[in-house]
Amino acid sequence: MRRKLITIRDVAEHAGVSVSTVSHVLNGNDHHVGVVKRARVLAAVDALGYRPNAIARSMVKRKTATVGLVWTEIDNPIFIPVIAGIEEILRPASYHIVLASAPDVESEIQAIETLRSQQVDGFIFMSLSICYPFDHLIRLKNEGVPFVVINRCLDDSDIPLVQWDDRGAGYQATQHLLSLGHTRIGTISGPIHDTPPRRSAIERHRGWQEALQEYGISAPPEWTLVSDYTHEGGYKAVQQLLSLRASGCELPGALFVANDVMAAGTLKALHDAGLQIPRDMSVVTVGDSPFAAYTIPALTTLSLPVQEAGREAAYILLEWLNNLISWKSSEAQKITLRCSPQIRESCSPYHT
Amino acid sequence: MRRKLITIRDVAEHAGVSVSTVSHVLNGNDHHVGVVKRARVLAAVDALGYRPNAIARSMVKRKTATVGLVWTEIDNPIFIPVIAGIEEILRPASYHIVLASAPDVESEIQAIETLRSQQVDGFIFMSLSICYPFDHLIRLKNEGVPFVVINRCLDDSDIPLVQWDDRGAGYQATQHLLSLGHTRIGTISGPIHDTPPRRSAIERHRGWQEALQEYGISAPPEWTLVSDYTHEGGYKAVQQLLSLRASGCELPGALFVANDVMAAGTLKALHDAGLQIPRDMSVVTVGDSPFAAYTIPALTTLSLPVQEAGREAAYILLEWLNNLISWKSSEAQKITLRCSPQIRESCSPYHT
DNA sequence: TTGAAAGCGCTAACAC
DNA sequence: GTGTTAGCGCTTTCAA
Repeated sequence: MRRKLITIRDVAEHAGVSVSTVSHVLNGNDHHVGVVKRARVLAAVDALGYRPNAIARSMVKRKTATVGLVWTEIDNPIFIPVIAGIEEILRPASYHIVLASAPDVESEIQAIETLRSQQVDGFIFMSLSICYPFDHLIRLKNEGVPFVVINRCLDDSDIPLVQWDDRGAGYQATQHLLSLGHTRIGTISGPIHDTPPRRSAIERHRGWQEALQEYGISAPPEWTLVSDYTHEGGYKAVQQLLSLRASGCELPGALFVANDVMAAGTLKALHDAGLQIPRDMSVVTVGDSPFAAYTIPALTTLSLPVQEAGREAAYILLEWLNNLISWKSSEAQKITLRCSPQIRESCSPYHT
Repeated sequence: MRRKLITIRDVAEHAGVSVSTVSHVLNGNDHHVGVVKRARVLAAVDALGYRPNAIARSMVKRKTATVGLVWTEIDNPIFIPVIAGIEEILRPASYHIVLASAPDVESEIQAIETLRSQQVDGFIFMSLSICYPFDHLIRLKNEGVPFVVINRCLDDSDIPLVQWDDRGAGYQATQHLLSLGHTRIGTISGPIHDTPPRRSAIERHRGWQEALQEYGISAPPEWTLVSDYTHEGGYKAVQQLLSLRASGCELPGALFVANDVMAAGTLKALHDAGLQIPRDMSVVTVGDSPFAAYTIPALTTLSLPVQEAGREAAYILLEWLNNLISWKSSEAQKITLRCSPQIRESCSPYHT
């Protein structure tokens, strides 16, 4: 339905003033405007139900007060708190969020292109730490477009990045096991061999390795199961692990599972196989999704500062948009947020 | 960084043609344009790296190819698949999504106002079936703005609505229990007494009631626990239920839990109390979140057509935007999507 | 087949 | 203080 728009000119006419006066009043430049006319303008705005056209304004100001949010893996619930964090910062600053999901680099490039033609003022890219090629981001940078990236590997390129400390998470988780006296510690890792690689999976795995190494402990290769971050993957990995028994191999007494979703699958598989957790197997993981406190047993885990990552990213971008920082300024910020341990029920001290 | 924009005029100049010719070529109205000039324009576009300014285009076309997505309860992961469904339809049609979270009616009204000034072409509202007042939606309708609502109570107002069949879900879930021979069936309901009310909680509860009634079975009031859709709520409700034992009351042999999140809490509480599921208590629920197949035991549940709801809503809105339907057309579509049962492990036949 | 020019609704010089 | 006016980058009559 094509409704007739009420324009600033209508308001001006109705108030018996000029458009620029209306504009001044509406934009708070009213130190130059007389009280009488000011009131008349406001009254007219009210009477007419005038709604300023942000498009027209963007047109002349060459700013849209909009940031593009490009995410890979739209189906991952972890992005909900990230978005919440972003909104928390961006909304009070009157910025809007335009969403674009981009399952791969091709569509990401496409999305950027479209959002740029939409004149967004900046971007936030978020992914599950997938190591996509990022030439297009470098190009974007060189064109002076403000953006920040959440959770993705960017090598040592000078691009602002917010991520959480995956290596530390793996390390702390494993160390927790070690501190309980465990020495036979296996792992169900995330997709560490994927192409493109997943930084988080690789880093968490490395954290596990480093912790073991530091304690002078080694684990046989059969105790490393490579999986895929899914419930089912966790479940199957355990089945595979347990099949070691048949071949006479010893089982680990504890497991570092690279994320909480797999850990839920792990718990299930262990239970289905008749094992008791943590009596027969301690399980520690990374990621503290809401369900993690309600699995059986409740998961001991490292919680990821997900919402905080959203906030930080938004905050950095905002500084950009307010011209407080820019690509010119010394170097891009890299923020690595620490994970914090949640001790619950899935680990017990080592016992013979 | 203020970069010089490349405009259509630059392209025209570079190609030695007029702006209108460039415009024609770019918009596919090139049946009137000579082959030579056409090629020259395209070459110039390429050479200059010209990116049409969508804002300027919106300005004159008075359309933005953007829809506003307003959601209450931004923190609910269920919206991820809804968004995925919406994107699935809207993206191929070249529509963008602008996000606005609005935790209450006030901010919803505010969000609408802002998005309208941004000239979005239409809206999708989604909520967890909360019965907010909706005068502002009626007003929006009367102004001819296209929109559709997901999962919210709108009484019999003539507004297009997509929802899932909550009553049927409660009914089917309970019926499953009945068909297994259960007669002592309690329920942990969602927030049925909230203000504003939650339609889904009320409807699912009613479904439970209707099923019992139909089978001529009644449940004592102590077997109805009112909770809040959270893990913790489910957990505490069970504790309360079990405290009945102390007062010498009989326990139900089966439980209809109104959502899967509470059901996870339920399972946990039952387990912590030393009960075996489903041997000591059958549990059936609604909502088939990814974790539901990996609880211990796996949840028998009714899965909600969440992504489909997103698709349907987007589809209806798209018809609006394409002028295939409008507020003028006979009446608004109401779509109620059926839920489908997932039989897993948490229910067993009745036994004495 | 092509081009000139009039806006779309608004802001911001710049006059007065 | 207030008003006039020239654009912002684009589409679209309307003439040529």
